[in-house]
Amino acid sequence: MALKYSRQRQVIKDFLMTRKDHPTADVVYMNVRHEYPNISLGTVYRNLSLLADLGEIKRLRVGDGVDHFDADTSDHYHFVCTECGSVIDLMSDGLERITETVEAANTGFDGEIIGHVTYFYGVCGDCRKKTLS
Amino acid sequence: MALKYSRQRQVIKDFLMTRKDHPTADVVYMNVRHEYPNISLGTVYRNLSLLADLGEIKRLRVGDGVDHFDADTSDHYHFVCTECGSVIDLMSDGLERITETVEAANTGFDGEIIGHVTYFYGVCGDCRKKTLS
DNA sequence: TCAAAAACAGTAATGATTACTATTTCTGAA
DNA sequence: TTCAGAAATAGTAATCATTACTGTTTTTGA
Repeated sequence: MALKYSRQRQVIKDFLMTRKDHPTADVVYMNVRHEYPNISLGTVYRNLSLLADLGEIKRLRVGDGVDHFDADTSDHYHFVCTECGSVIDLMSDGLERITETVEAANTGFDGEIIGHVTYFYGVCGDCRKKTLS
Repeated sequence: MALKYSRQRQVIKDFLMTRKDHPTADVVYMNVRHEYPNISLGTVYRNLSLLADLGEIKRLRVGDGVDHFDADTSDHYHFVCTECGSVIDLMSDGLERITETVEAANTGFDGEIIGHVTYFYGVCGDCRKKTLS
């Protein structure tokens, strides 16, 4: 009896699937409380980590010191706005060979490269517009 | 009178330049204390941040929740061992066009991509050897 | 030499995350 | 259906990296 059903975990995952903006644990907590008023913040953290370990969601670390979560587990990259901190999906493919490229170039490296983490940063469309005022 | 000389800052930078293993603030603190016994941890943090802002060193965020620092400011990538956490330089070039590739592929994206962060992960040579025992 | 700005040491505060504990909820077998 | 043990929870305390604060010391240009 390894994993048991829990209503809280279901609600957390359901909420995450409605969002495409990669919320943090705290944002998940705030929102899930609306329909599950006495859920605990610890429960949100535990289940987000569990879901990430199960591969049902992805944990994003984009350098702002806070973990973001993404229910879209397909291979894609993210853009982080340095002004407002928003995390946006990038559509680009053509980067799926990054790891292979590095492995080929590092013939002297004796470790085993399993994968890579990449995110892009800059100014998002909304913040660019605000700068013009 | 914007920036003043400080012995502590010099010692911190000198120490960092002797290392190629990307130490954390705490490791810098522990080592610098040997020759500067009553330096403060806050001073180490403040100066590492200042040096990073000045572009004299680089701050590395490799997803382990702790900032690492690198006195080598040349463009290069890093490998993080998932077993022991060590951070190792990768020699590979051929990746300097990552950002351009993404920009070209994201014609619909209205933000401005300034740069990217990439690090590789896997098992380092030392940890691979240990696994064989 | 000297005064203002900058930096410091030491300590307190912050903020995200994890750990702990007594209670509640699941679930498979009787 | 009942029930016991495992898993999960709510609530709270603890952890850990980092930043903020404050009175003192250093640096530096006039």
